[in-house]
Amino acid sequence: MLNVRSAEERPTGRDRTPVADQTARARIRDAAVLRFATDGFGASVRAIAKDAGVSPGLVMHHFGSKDALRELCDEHVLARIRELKNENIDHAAAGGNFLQTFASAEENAPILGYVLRSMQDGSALAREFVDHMIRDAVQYTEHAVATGLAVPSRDEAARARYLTLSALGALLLEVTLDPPEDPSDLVAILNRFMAASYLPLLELYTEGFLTTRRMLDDYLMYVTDPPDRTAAAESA
Amino acid sequence: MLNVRSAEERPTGRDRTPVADQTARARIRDAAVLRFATDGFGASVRAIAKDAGVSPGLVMHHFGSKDALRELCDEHVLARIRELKNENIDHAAAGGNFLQTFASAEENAPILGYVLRSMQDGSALAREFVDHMIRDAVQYTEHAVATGLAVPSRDEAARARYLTLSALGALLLEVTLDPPEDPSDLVAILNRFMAASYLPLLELYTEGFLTTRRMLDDYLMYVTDPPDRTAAAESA
DNA sequence: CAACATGCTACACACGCGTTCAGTCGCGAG
DNA sequence: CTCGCGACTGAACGCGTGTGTAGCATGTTG
Repeated sequence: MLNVRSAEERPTGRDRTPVADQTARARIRDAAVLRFATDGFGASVRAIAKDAGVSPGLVMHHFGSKDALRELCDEHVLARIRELKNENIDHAAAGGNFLQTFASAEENAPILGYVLRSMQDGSALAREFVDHMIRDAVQYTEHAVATGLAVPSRDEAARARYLTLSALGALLLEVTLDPPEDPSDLVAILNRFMAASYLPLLELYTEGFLTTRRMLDDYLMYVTDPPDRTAAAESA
Repeated sequence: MLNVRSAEERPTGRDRTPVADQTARARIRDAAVLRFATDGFGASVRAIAKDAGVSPGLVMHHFGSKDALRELCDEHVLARIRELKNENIDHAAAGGNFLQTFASAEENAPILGYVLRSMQDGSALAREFVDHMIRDAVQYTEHAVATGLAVPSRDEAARARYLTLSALGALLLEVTLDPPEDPSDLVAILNRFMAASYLPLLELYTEGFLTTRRMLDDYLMYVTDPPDRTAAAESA
């Protein structure tokens, strides 16, 4: 898919190599994904062009505008994610640890970094990605409940959503507060985060946190029969 | 470190119009906090000046630079948070729902928005705020364990950190993916998020998620006696 | 060989940014 | 009253940005 080996920059025109046009586009696109992942979406077209070894004008020539370039990057990243997912669908089905599987390969670090930047940014890509993760989580938890591996919930959809948001959110916050200089460090950071969080996560998932059902029962009582409407609706 | 009440220093001057000098500074500062919360830290000095009803030059005259203005905003927000915390220390001690208590007042929406923007940005303020929340969580959980309200953890610090990161991260992700147009909507969004997440959170905290201890035991076994060192240390 | 097509570059333009500066206004002091 | 001083303004500067455009170099074609 991407020009790993022989495709260096060719400053002036192409000779043989009928894919010259294609590779230039792809080179710029990959450089943009990496730059966006590294510096955020404020990265300049000039920096991307420099990384790709071309002039800024060529970027416009191929993509029309920076926004169009970013949209294409979004599509590319999303397609790559789907690809990786299909490849590792057996692994991912194990426990929803799709992130870990596709972050374990260092070559995917730019993709992961791009997705995280999108989450910081709140773009459509991020929404789509998170929605996708939530839909997957619904399937996983349903399956886990059916096989007796997980306790049932009063609202499976809400639980799947919460579990996904909290897991992704914790990772996002961690990476944001302690960002890697090099996207390839992302893998290391993610591993460090997993190492620090996996025990409390497993504890929480298997042993819970509270010893008493009082808070939960109180809340359930409150939901089915709110004691005071005005207090709940005063600022809505 | 921080000017608690309304009386700041008066660098030069006369005491007629006792608040004229002061109000200008404060008005710009408050406008900056609000703008930063609304538009992020890319907001222009011109926009802030316009909101405050002054010229851009005056902003520089008072604060020296945009970065200095932001640092002062950070200090102001942090001081305000400490204030609110001391006011509601009894409420906050209930269950760590400090966020809810100080987000319930609509007047604090800019403060909350500013903190969330800082988290997106990963600034020092965000780090300090999160660290503070984690330290509080350690105290709360310790107290909860001591009174038998919470189950003990094999690593209290790691659990407190994970619980805090997941809660704040979920909120951050929610707000980022579905940002409010008006910071005052933040309260509504936070309430909506709480409404959607509180049930699964309580379920998870009291009933857990997994029915079997196998994953936890496997992990504990793995930690104390790693089956394969190379796989774990290959990319560290 | 001459004409054309095209991947690509160098340059330029308009814009918004943070920041600077000369100058005005209002007011207390001598 | 005059003076000085500090808050304050409006215009400008320098810079970096995204984005057009003219032109160069090269491969292809009649």
